[in-house]
Amino acid sequence: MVPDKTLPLDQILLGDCIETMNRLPARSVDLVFADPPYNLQLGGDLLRPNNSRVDGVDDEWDRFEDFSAYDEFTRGWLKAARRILKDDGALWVIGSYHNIFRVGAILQDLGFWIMNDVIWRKTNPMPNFRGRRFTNAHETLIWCTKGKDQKSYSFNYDALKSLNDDQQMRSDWLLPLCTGPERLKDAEGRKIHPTQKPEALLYRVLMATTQPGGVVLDPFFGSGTTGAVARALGRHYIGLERDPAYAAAAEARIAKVAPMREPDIVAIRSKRSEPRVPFGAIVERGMLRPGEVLFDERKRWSAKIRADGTLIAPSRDGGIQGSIHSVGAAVQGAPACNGWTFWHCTRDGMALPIDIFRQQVRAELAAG
Amino acid sequence: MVPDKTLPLDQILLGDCIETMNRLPARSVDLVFADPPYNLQLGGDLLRPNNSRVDGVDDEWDRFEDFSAYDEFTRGWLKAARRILKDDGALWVIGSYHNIFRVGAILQDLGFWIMNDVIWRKTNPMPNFRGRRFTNAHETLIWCTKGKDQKSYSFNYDALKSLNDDQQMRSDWLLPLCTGPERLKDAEGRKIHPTQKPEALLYRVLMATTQPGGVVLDPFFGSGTTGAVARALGRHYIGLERDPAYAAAAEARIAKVAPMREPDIVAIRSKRSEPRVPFGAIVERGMLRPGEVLFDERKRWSAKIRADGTLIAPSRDGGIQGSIHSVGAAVQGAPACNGWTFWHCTRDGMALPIDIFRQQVRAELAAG
DNA sequence: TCGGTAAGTGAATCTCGGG
DNA sequence: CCCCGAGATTCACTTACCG
Repeated sequence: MVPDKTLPLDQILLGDCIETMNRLPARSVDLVFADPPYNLQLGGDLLRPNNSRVDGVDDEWDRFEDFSAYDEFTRGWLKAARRILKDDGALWVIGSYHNIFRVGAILQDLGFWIMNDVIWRKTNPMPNFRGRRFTNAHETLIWCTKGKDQKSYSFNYDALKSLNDDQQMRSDWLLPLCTGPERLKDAEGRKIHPTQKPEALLYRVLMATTQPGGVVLDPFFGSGTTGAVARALGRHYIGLERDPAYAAAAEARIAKVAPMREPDIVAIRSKRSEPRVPFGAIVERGMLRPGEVLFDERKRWSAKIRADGTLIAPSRDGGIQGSIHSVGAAVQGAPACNGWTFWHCTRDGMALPIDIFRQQVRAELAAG
Repeated sequence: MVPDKTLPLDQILLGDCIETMNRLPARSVDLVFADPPYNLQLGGDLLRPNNSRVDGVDDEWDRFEDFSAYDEFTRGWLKAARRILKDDGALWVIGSYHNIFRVGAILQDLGFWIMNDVIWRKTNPMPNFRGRRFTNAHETLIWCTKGKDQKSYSFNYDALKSLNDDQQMRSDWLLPLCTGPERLKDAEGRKIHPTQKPEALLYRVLMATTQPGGVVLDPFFGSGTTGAVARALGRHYIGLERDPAYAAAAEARIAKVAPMREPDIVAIRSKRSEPRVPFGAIVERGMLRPGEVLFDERKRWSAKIRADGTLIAPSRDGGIQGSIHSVGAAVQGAPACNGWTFWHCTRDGMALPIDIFRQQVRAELAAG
């Protein structure tokens, strides 16, 4: 996929996102991923039971006069995004119940055609401290194309199926919040952006609905998660951001990202394997990385991990590809193999079966 | 909870739901649960408010016409529902991405205040046969009250927490589709209603946001799941249905439901609904004596009981006086404190929270 | 260095009745 | 209407600190 070379590829453009989009050529980008302000409308302070204060999102950029002001803002950026999208392009928006219904209705009014709504289920959401509602444990994403009759949009069905251990990817995704080392912090240890999204979320979005070399535009770039994952996956990004401090942090972050090698990224077909915890989830979460090499316990065979959660083992005729189970069987010349116990990785100089990661994920699933 | 006896309780009313609602008294029902027609794109099912049929056309102009007709229909039934709701009542709607964004936006425009959106995750969704989208594995429910300033809505927090293994109920609910013996079928074994909702879903909705004896109205009654669960749980239902065949099937279904016994229904009383016991009553009864000294659990602070049921804690400028709560907060320098659980006394050499005396008094009150 | 405990934190529309 | 004050309320995970 070859992008329009006149586009400001792999750059962050400072300024108002609508004005900036209006200066870009029409029908030029493959995907828009947008994480707009949610219009949370928070009241006063909220205290935890231990009397500590919740650091709510009270930034100026999330304050709107009323619903109609928010609608006008939404229609504005969606129209601009629609103009720059290729006809076979797609758009994702993420939001919460505060804003997502308005965004979804306006999308439809503008002619976008919803393909799926996708639920990001959080493994570790903030509880409801006063016990007056359900724990708000998810956010909603909308995936849409430019119109009902648009049939040629990108959807890497097989890659996502591979990522999900050879079962169709569902519309509900279980992923942790962005915390720990992935969370950008300043010199004093304070979070740089209040709503930084996890890379695993963008990983799945870009794997599903873009091709290598495609162009992804993010009109609310913030801490630059879209750019970081795009670079890692060999996609081009265009980041629009109003706040120079966010833009600077995002630029520094993206510069540190090592792009994966192309053969690790290309999605392939794979055969059936056991369901339950998908091996793709292990890769997505960064417990194992694309390009990392796995061995059997006695190091007789090896295979490399690819971004879609499949393995590739060297062989005379170009390489054996497939799930952890099918590749394990093929290298041994065996009829079957449990890849979870067969394949090992190296951690701290020790060989560990990859099943330990499945156990970790299972613990999370049980908890969630 | 005693309902308005002039209401047509535990009945199914045939006819247009908007007209029927408009004949019911204002501010009379506790909950509206609505499973409206999902959309136009599937064709056929949708009637305009004037009962004319919407033609299934698919060019752009007509698609917008469809959305606006759907919006008009939605505004119509939501306005009627709003009128009959008590001020402290609530409304639930269930939908999919075809319609839920429009419904949610209109809800907000009419002044409803969203408490949560809740995701019904299906354990056994229909797969996406053509492999062009994610498996559509969830539906969305919206729970809202009549307005932003409405604080006294029903939410049985403790009951839901119990249902969830003593953890706060989250906004994502994993429940199977309605299949097997629960699914209503005709003599030839064909399902009677295309979108019969599982009883487990309504069980959770009614457990969460209604009280025993309360009135639940369902404007799109269909196969009568709302009525069946309401009857089982000791709630009253009012079912509105246009189609006499659905109404007949629902009536027969509900007649077979055995109501649970009252003691099995009444949830554990929440702490908020327990009778208030002033600390002075503990002193009056001699359970704690004036002059006795109380400590916090780790014995960092102390305070002495006075005859009027206030405490006094030593401090540089003469002593902090006030209620058990205000003195507890003051000694810690905290904004608030629950004195009942903060302060302890010594009995048989053991530190006991003073809340045990309040529990004793409450037990006496309940017995007497 | 290691293990155990304590503290911190995340897109949050977060109390309620009486005077 | 507002103001006051009683008193109810948290899950999963990371980091810091201490012995």
